[in-house]
Amino acid sequence: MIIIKKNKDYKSVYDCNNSISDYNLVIFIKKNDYKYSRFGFTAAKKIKKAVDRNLIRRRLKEIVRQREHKIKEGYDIVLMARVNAVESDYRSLESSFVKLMKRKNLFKGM
RNA sequence: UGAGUAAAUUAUACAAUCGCAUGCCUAGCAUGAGGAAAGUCCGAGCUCCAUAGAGCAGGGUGCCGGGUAACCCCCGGUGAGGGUGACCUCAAGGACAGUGCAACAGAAAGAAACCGCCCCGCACCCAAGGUGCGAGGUAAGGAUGGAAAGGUGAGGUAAGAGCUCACCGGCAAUCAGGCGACUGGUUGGCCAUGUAAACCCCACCCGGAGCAAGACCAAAAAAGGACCUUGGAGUGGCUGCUCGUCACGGUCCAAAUGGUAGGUCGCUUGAGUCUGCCGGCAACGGCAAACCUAGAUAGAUGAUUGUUUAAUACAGAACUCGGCUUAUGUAUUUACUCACCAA
RNA sequence: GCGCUAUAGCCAAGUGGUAAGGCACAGGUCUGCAACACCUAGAUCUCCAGUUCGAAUCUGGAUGGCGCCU
Repeated sequence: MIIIKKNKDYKSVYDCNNSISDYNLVIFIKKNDYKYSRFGFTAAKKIKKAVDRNLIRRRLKEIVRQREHKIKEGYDIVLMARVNAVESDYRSLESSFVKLMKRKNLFKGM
């Protein structure tokens, strides 16, 4: 799994204006020129506690890791946690992610 | 049995699979967040600024003794306050060095006569006596206030008053005990409020910035002209001012007013942890032996399943330590106090 | 890592003794009805302790908000 590191890259993904959201998550998507997809995980300071931010980021990483082979190549994908994600458990985050990715048609063979 | 006081332990266990970070004898092993990692409220190490300097200003600490690298910390005492008690709390030097403040109320807020009380003189009323005016004495009583000039009781007096006496409180001298804060006794005179977390006085302490400190490697950028100045001035660093010191020549014109921002070190062996013995009431110290226990750089700990009564609260390392403060679940232990009951 | 700040809905003054003022809002007077003007009302001075006779003010702690260094 390749993780987006530069602030500039995050900015360029946000500026693409291609996003989709639900109660837990916002997903930003941009096509890149590589033969692989890159992922970014963010939890803003709006979520006050450091423990909660870390936990959500780790859960999102785990969700992506388990489905990495199913996702189409050539995209920059940023997962942003909303404030409501604090109260959500792993299962609901997982279902949110799957639902949103399906809607954007980013899974292989669908 | 009930109520309470003080202290201590415990903190996502164990197993399996997948995944992440670091290390290595490199392909599978080992290790992998906290008691507060937090707040940044104190104190240090470390780095750079001068080998960290002088004076003033400014800030901090403030009963005594001890501990410590150091401390607004800790331990043990003293005094004061609270609690029936176990025990708990306290920024606790100085108000005869000086200055200020004490609103409102009250006669008066530092030395006071408003009412009252008492005596004397004069006038009036029929007398005892009363009323009015004048001159004094008086801090016992009243009213105000947080505070009214030591408190309570007795004697004393025209009425009163430390005026006298007893006890208590305070002050001074002296003796004894204690390293000391202070405690106890004796004697004396009879005493001018509170506030210093108001200015201040006294004693002691304090240079500044902070790992985004700082060091190294690689890459990029740096070009010109004119005038002034030679030992004084200016700019910048050293919190403020004065000195001192270090670095840089300065001003104007023209051009530009942007880009890059990667790697290595600092970075974890340290006032370290743990066990035993010794010293000390204790904080803590000494000796011996064993151990190595996160080190990332967009930032590593998550997911699933099983077991047990349960796996839950507060909460996530970012240079490192010693404290303080604040947040917090469950279960348990020890010592002690009070009340009631029974023997 | 280092700082600043909190007073009514908003902007705010306040050097220990009754918490000024303006805007807004509400009620009243005025008017045929409004506006203007005038009068009135509205405060846990962010919270918890301490010092003091007395605290928005002084001291300690907590909470919220904002800023700076790359």
